[in-house]
Amino acid sequence: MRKLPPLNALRAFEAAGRHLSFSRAADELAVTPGAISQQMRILESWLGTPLFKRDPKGLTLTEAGAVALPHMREGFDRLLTGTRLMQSGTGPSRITVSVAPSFASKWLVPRLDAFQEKHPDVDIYVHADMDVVDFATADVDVAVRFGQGGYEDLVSDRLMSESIIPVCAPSLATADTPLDEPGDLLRHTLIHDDSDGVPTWLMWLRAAGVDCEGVGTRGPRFNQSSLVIEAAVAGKGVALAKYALAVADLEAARLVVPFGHETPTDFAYWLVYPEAKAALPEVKAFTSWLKSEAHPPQPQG
Amino acid sequence: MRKLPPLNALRAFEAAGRHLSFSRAADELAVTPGAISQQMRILESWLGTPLFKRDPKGLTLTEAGAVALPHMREGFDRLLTGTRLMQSGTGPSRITVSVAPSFASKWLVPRLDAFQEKHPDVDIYVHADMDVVDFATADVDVAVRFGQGGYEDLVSDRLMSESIIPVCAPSLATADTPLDEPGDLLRHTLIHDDSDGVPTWLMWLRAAGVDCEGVGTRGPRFNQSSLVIEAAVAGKGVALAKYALAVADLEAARLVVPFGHETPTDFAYWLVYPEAKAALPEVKAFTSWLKSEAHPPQPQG
DNA sequence: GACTGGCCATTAGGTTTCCTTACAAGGATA
DNA sequence: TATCCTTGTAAGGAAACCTAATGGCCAGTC
Repeated sequence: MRKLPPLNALRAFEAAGRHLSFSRAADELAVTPGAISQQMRILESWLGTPLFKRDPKGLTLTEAGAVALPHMREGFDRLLTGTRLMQSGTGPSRITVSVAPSFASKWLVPRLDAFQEKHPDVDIYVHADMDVVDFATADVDVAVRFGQGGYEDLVSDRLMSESIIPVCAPSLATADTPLDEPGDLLRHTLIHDDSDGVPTWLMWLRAAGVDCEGVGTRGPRFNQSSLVIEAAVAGKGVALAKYALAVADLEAARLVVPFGHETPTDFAYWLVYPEAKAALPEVKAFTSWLKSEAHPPQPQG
Repeated sequence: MRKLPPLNALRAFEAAGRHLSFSRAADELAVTPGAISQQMRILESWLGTPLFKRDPKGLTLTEAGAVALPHMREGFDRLLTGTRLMQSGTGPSRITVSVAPSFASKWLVPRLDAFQEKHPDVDIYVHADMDVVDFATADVDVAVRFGQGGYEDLVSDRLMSESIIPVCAPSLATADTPLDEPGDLLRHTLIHDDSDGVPTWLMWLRAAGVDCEGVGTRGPRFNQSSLVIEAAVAGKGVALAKYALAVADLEAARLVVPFGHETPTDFAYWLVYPEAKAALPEVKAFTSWLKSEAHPPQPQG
């Protein structure tokens, strides 16, 4: 027979195992830690096996618990999807998207209007965070990740490649300080991007054959690509920008490419989401829209 | 937030939707129909959407219910798998296998000893039924199906092909009534197999160029291949047998092939099971053993 | 056409489950 | 050592859940 333990106990286990903490699980489920403790005692005695090792240092899963946890997660994920499917049609639906702040401000947000227009019934929550979201713990439906692919246990679609290109404000180059060749960079302020996937100016200059001893590291530094681009727009110097993030400012002529070409990178933008979410209509709508934005069917000249 | 309706209500919905009957769902969950009715009312009001159409003729799912049901099934399946994983190690485990009766008696059961020897901790329940088992309703872990593949929503592995061959008891051919060529069949009793995937004697005789007007349909008929083979073993006549089912009796010299060759069929034996079951150690053990039995690594001469 | 059986809906009432409160014990940190 | 944080336990109360009983509806059947 389909014999399941008390379902609330399973849900408590899933939360406790995920957080490795009864207290945080209790928070998530809006009950007291004692309730979780009792549920775990019930579940463990129902099973006849301990699920947690209560070390003084903290909670760890036993082998039985560790093996089962992913299946519980997956199971509750499916139930959640089923529930949301039942609800769709009754009121507006919502989708939570996790992206890096730079990608949000420079790529996603400027396009969201188009999505809203196409799907007025779907609300988008943009969850912009520097940390890579963990689908197991966060309440996120889909994410865009910048990296080299290979995301386990997730559906992943390659959205677009990224390449690197020097950019600056149109007004930056003057008769006194031109920007006609890489060597001219030595007489300009360089803006540095410390985020992942961007080569340093030092590397770029060396590859361009410019002797930059003691010069290539000077200038303002940012840990977010969007700040780098905005600094460049503001005329603060020349930046090595991610093309996909800078393209809007380039098209609007707020930025220009003084010389050089795009340098391709190994990194790309990936659209990822858990398998269990794939069936939600709002996820379908968003992902297909996102892919069509990333691969425009008719590239404009 | 991960907001789920009362879990027992979801489980009741899953059962009621699967059976399309509150009463049968109540049976399955060992409660009264009234309890199911209440749970459904609670769930529907929680969602704000009806899930069933209560027609006088019977229960049907609304669109919302129909769309969500498979996800609920899948979800509870995963929870069940997780639960069984937690339990493994505590006491013997069990696996339920659904097969056709003929396959059970002529192929699977004779080999089960070997499995038991290899995995003494796993009990096998053989569920032999002429009807194709529905994983959605039956409590079955894996099944072997005879057909042409294309089983939806299931993991399916091709076990082995099937071919057809004439067989009879070694003593059947005598000096008076020899069995040296197809034409000799006209002076023998023909045993007919009405089960799927077996050509009729009429078709076989015609293909062999034997004029069999009014002869090809005489003789005993069985709806199960194992009965056909046993009738042949008992010397009741010549049968068109499924090779995979007859091979043991051929090797034991209880049957012989008077003439002719195997005729390949479009049908094969497929090992199928729901994705959610794939992680269970007993399922892994059984499926890999079954595959190794079906494709012997070192065919013996 | 009334009878019967099967099905679902509804209500009231009781039982079980579940949660909270409160306290205890055990590190970790300062 | 004192405080904070954790988990574990017990007792009481709240909430969820189930049963039992009843009624309506339809489909057979006599």
